[in-house]
Amino acid sequence: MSRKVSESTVRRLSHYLRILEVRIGDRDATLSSGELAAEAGTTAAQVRKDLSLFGSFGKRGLGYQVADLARHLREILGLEHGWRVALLGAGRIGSALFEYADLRRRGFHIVAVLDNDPAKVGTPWGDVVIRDAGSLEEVLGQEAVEVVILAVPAPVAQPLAERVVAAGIRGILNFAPTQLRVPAGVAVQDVNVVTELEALSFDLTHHHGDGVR
Amino acid sequence: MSRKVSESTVRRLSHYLRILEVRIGDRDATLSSGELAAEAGTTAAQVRKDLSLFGSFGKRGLGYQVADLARHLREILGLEHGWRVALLGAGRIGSALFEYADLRRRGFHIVAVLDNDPAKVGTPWGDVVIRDAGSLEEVLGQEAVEVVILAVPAPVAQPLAERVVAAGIRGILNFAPTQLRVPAGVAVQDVNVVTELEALSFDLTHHHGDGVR
DNA sequence: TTAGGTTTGTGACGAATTTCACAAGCCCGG
DNA sequence: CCGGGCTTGTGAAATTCGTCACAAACCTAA
Repeated sequence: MSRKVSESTVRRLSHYLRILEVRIGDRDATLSSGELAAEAGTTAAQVRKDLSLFGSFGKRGLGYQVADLARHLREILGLEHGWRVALLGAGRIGSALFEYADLRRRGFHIVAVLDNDPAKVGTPWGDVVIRDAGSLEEVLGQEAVEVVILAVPAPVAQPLAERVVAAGIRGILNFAPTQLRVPAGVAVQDVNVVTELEALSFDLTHHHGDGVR
Repeated sequence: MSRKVSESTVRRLSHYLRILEVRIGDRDATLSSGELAAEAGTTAAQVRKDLSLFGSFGKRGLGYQVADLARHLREILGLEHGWRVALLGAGRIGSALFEYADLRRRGFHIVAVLDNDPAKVGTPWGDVVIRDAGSLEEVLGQEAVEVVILAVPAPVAQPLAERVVAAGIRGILNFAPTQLRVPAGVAVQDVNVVTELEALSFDLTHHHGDGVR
């Protein structure tokens, strides 16, 4: 199961899952690739192609069973696992993320929050207490952290990332507007609001009106 | 200048610009496509291809002049313009965005904040006052808003988007985990942290270790 | 049991994007 | 003023990604 799967396919799988979970109330409801495609803003063929990379989850003539396909998608995306996440940076972004209930709901558990501001260290956030960035390695080990969210100012991001990687973490969600240098084997995903806005700006200035999505 | 430019190209252009702006101190420094590519995590050919879609900005044998190329990129992305932005939703995400100085620095000016919580309406945020969501159309007009940031709960997003579009807005940055339906001619960019984390989760479970970026 | 109406899974095709390779152009030193 | 050493800009090749079209499969109804 080590085929090459494109970034876009993974993004779509996540999207399919979100749609399925809305409908998961209807226990044994089924959904055709066409219906799923319509909701996701893509085509039926695309949906089937994406899924076919991982197996056959539907029944010909009938479609996909909602709960069943959702379970498969969660497994494909590695969500059954339940990830232990550390949040680095207790500023505005960190705070927003911490409050964002969907993360936990989707299996990403924030088990530690760190910051380098002495005024914040010791403050309880929900069921965790903000700890000092100095004890990073210790906390990552104690809490068996697997994924780190970097929500710190740009200049701090690279050195922090290096410590995180040295501590054995192999997945980083990066909110700092910096190109992180990490060794092979470490996965990085960037979230950059400015880039998204600039893409919007480009579309608007060039009248690439988008179409229904 | 109405060629078809891919989403990925636009994203890379934004990335190039961010790199250039770090180096803009050195007034007449030059940069080769290779150096820019190394910093951006792509290839020299890719950089040149991206730029060539819009013109010839370099000098053979020498490279690109930093300040000059940055200016061209800002123009291509439509950033000279200075966009007037309204923030819909004064929750955690809205607050984080409002504080995020890079937005203004890059030419996105938040000229209005709205929320439907009576407890928040009237509160001053910096130089603006939170206004009631009911007066959306009025505010968008008064403030000559061109782009809207949707930072509201998922169930509210679609109806709000419809009002926004009806009011003549053609660009939406959407933080709600919902597939917005908008008419052709309206550009939407989605920001979805859960999807990013799920992509990370996929990479980790399938050992698609990433490589240096 | 069989026929009819659907929908999947997938090979083949086509489009789009990235990589390759090189001629053209520019600077600098002598 | 001229030649050598780089680097751009860009057609062409290669690769990746999305679309099409259809046989195989399944359910239902009679």
